[in-house]
Amino acid sequence: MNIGEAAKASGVSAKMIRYYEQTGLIPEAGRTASGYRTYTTTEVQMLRFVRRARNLGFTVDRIAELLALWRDRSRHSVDVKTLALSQVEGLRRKIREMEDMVATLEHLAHGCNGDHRPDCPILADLEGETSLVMQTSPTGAGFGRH
Amino acid sequence: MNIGEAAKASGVSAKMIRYYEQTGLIPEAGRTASGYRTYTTTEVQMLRFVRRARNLGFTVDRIAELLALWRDRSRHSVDVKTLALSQVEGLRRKIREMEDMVATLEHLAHGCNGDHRPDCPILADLEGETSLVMQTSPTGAGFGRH
DNA sequence: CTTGACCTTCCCATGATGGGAAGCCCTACC
DNA sequence: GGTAGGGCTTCCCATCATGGGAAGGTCAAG
Repeated sequence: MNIGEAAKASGVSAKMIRYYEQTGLIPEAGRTASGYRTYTTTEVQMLRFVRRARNLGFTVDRIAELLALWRDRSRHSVDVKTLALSQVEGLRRKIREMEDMVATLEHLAHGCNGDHRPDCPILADLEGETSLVMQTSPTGAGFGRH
Repeated sequence: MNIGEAAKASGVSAKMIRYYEQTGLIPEAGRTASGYRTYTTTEVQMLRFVRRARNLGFTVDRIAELLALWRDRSRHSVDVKTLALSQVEGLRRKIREMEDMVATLEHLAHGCNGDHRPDCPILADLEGETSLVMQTSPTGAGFGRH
């Protein structure tokens, strides 16, 4: 199977498959005589595994650990469970941060007339000496995936 | 005021102050004869504004819009409110995605013994033909601040 | 044997942030 | 006046996961 077909079958873009190989997340694929990468169904399965783990918010580093456990037939399921639950914790922490942001924004927006006049408590809060905006620790609940 | 003091007073690191200036988010600071950047209390106020908006999850691009409105004395408060509420929407979307992840992870973890044996429905789901893992659209609710 | 779709590698960009080097400047102290 | 230490300057590099695109080789169908 060529990389394009493997991409379609796994849901991982060809670009990312090469990247995962390059960074060592997945083993090097076989090559045809002319240099094309080839994929077996097992390798496609591994790629699907990676994609799903990404969809659960795991970082690539964490996925490397998951793959190691996946391959290890004498793994202890408690290790997998621990990874999953620590992922849950991380997600919960971010959710909480974002909920704080939402609460603050809604509170400020609620006090804003939202008309043609310039007066606005949102700007007033942002510019003022004191503010409702919390000091979020740098865990990164902000916007933007790239 | 030197950049270091401005950093302390605003909560924005000197590194980031230079970055914001370089990318045009904030105007170029004045300079002493020897090239040191100098900051007035007004400029520190602007930096604080930026930091707080970041803490509410706004991207730098959005903050540029907020700053423009802030400076515009004939702004319409509705424009500020709209920005705030669309930020709320974006945050809510991400929260929802992460909550889906949490739900899936908890469901899978719940079925996992978490003992010394290798059998684990979490791995089974990730590797299998079908899976509970949702196809998240690329809005980016995953982990990681960069 | 050409055409078009695929593959290869290589470089670049993203967004917000920090690390660190090389070198200049300023102040306090002796 | 000299020096030590801290602060400032610019410049380059790294992060993390992803995509864009160029230049060039390959393959299959017509």
